[in-house]
Amino acid sequence: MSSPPLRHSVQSVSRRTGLSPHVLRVWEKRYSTVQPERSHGNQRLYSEADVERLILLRRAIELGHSIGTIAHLTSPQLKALLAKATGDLPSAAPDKAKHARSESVNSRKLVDEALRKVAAMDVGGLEAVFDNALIVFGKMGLITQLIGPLLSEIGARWRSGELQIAHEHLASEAIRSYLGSTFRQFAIHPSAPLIVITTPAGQLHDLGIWIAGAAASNMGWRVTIAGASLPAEEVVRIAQVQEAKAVALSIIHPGNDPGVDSELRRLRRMLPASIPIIVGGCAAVSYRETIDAIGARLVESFNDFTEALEEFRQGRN
Amino acid sequence: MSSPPLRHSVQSVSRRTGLSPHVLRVWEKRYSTVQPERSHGNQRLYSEADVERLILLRRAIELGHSIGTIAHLTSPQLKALLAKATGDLPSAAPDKAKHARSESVNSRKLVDEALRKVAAMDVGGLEAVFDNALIVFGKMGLITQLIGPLLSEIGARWRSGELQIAHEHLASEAIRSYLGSTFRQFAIHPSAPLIVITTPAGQLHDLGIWIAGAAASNMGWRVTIAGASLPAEEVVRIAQVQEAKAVALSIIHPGNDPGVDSELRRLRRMLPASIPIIVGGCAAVSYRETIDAIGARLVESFNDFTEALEEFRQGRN
DNA sequence: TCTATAGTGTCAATCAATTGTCGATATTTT
DNA sequence: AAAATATCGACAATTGATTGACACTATAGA
Repeated sequence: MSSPPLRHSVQSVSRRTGLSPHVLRVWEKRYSTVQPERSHGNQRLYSEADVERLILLRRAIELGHSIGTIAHLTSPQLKALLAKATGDLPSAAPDKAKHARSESVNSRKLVDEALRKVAAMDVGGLEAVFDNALIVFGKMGLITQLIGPLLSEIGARWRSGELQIAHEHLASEAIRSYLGSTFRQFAIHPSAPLIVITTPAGQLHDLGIWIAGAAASNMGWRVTIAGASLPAEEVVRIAQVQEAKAVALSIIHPGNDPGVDSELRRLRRMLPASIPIIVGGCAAVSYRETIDAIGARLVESFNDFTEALEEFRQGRN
Repeated sequence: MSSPPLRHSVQSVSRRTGLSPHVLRVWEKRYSTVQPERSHGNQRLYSEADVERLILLRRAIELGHSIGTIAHLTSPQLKALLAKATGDLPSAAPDKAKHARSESVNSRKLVDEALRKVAAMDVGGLEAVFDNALIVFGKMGLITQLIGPLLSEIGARWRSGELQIAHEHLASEAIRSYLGSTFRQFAIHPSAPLIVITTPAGQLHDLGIWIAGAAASNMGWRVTIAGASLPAEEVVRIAQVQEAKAVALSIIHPGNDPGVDSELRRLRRMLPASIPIIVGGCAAVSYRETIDAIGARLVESFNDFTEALEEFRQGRN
C-alpha cells in the first residue's frame, strides 16, 4: 500500500532499455510509445510499466520489426509477438525469420565487442556488454548467444597465442560473478525440483558449472553448485541429503581421462536409480560410451540441456 | 547495548561510499538524504545505516538515476529499485525479512547456526543466516564475525572427520556466490583506487580472494578478481593495464612451498615499484622472510588488511 | 535501373533545471 | 599549530527538453 510508485529518469531508462535518450524522446514524440509523467521541472519520469514496454519494443526491434509497425501494439500483443518469435519453441531457430539475419549479426557483434573488452582487460566494459545482451536476448539468450560463443572464442585465441592466461582468468571471473549474481534468485519455491551440479573429480574448469547453474535456475530449478572436482561419493551424499531430482556434470577439458570414466561409473553405482545423471560440456562426447553404458543423459547442446531439464522435472514427483 | 554504536566521520564515509565530503554535505542540505547525529562540536557522526543508505543511493546513481528523483525514497524502496534494474525478475522475492527479532544475536550463535546449516547441506538456510548477519553486523562484520570463524570451524571439523569434503565445497560455493553478489554491486567511481587480487601460481584455494575482494570493495576500492593460480607475469600484466594501486595475494594452504617464495620474488621484480604488494591468508606468515625481503606488506588479520588498504589508498596519486 | 518517398536514427543549437565543486571563513579536533 | 569540518554562497559542469534539420535505408513506382 505504502508503495509510492518508483519513477525512473531518462538516463536510467536508457540504461535499462539500451535505447539512447534521443530515441526515447523521439519515439515519444512520433509514436507516443509511452507517455511518462513529468517532474516539477518538466523532466520525464517513467513508470516501471513504461520501462517494461520499452524493453519489449526494443526486443521486437532486435528481431527485425520496425518501430513504426509495432509502436501502437499493446504490451500483451508485444509479448505475444516475442513469444512467437523466440520462446515458443526452444528449438531456438526462428527460421521463419525473414530477418533471421539480424539476430545472428547482433549476436556476432556483441561477441566481438566482448572480445575486445577482454583483450583490453576491461572488466567493467565486459559487464556492460553482458547487460546489453541481457536486455536484448534475455537470460537464456545471454548464455547461448553471448557467453557460450565468447568462451569458445577466448579459448581459440588463447591457443593461438593472441590472448594470455590472464585474459582467460579475468573473463572467467567476470562471467562467474555475473552469472552468480544474476541467477541468484534463490528465493525460488522450496517445492521446485533441485539439481546438483558439479564436475567429476579431477576436473578443474568450473565455468561450465556456472553456466549450467544459470540455465537451470532460469528454468525454475533450485540449484546446488557443488563446486569442482568432487568425488562421486560426495556428490551422492549431497544429492541424497537435498533430495535432488537430478545431477548434472560438466566435463570440459581433457577428452580422454580414464579417471572420468571410472568416476562416472562409480557415481551411477552409488546414486539412487531414481536420480538421473546429465552429462554435458564440450568434452562430454568423448565419454559417450561410458555415458551410454551407465544410462546417463548426454546433452550436446544448450537446448539439449533445457530439454533434459524439462523431461526430468516431472520425472518422479 | 553495551557496545557503543559505531559512528563514522565524514572522511571515512566518503571513502566507503565514493562520495566526496562536499557531496555528502550538500546532499544532506538539499535532499535530507541522511541526517547524521552531531558530535559535541557539531561534526557529523554517521551511523552504519546511514552509510548503507548512501551506498544504495550511490549505486542507484550509478545506474543512471538522478539524485533528485531518488533521494526521498526509503532504503527498502531503493533496494527494490536496484533489484529491478539488475535482476529483472525481482517481484519473486518479497523478502520475508522480518528478522526484526533482534534478540541478542551474537556472533557465536550465528556461527553455530551456520554450522548446522552446513552440516545439513542447507544452502538456502546458510544464505539466510548470512542475510541475517549482514543486517546485524554489516558487511564487514559479516566477514569478520561470521564467515571467517565459520571457515575455521569447518576446517577443524573437516580434519576431525565430522564434516566431509562435500560440506566444505558447498559452504565455499555458497560463500563465494554470496560475497560475489554482495560486492559486485559496487561499480565505484573510475577514480577509486583499484586492487588486483589473486593467489600465487600453485595456490588453488581461492576463497580468500573473495573475502579480500569483499573487504576491499567495502572500503571503496575497485576490485579485480584475477582468479587463482596466476603466474607473476600475468598478474603484472593485469595490474599494469588496469593501473592498479595495489596487488593483494592470498596464501592459504601449504605453508612451505618454495614455489611460492620464488613467485613472490618474481612478482616483486616484475611489478612497478610504485605498486605495493599485500600478502595475507592463514599460511602467509610462513613466508614472512620472503615477504620482508621483497618489501611486501604482510597482513595477519582482517584489521591489518583494512589498515593496509587505508594506507595505500592515497599512495601515489 | 533510377528516383521519390516514407520511416528512422542522429545531430546541433538553445534554454532551463539539476547537480557537483570551490572559496572564504569560523570552529573543532589532534 | 596543523589538519579536518562546518556553513554559506557562488559558480561551473552536466543533464534534460525542445525544435528543426539531416543522413541513411528500403521500397514503391516510373
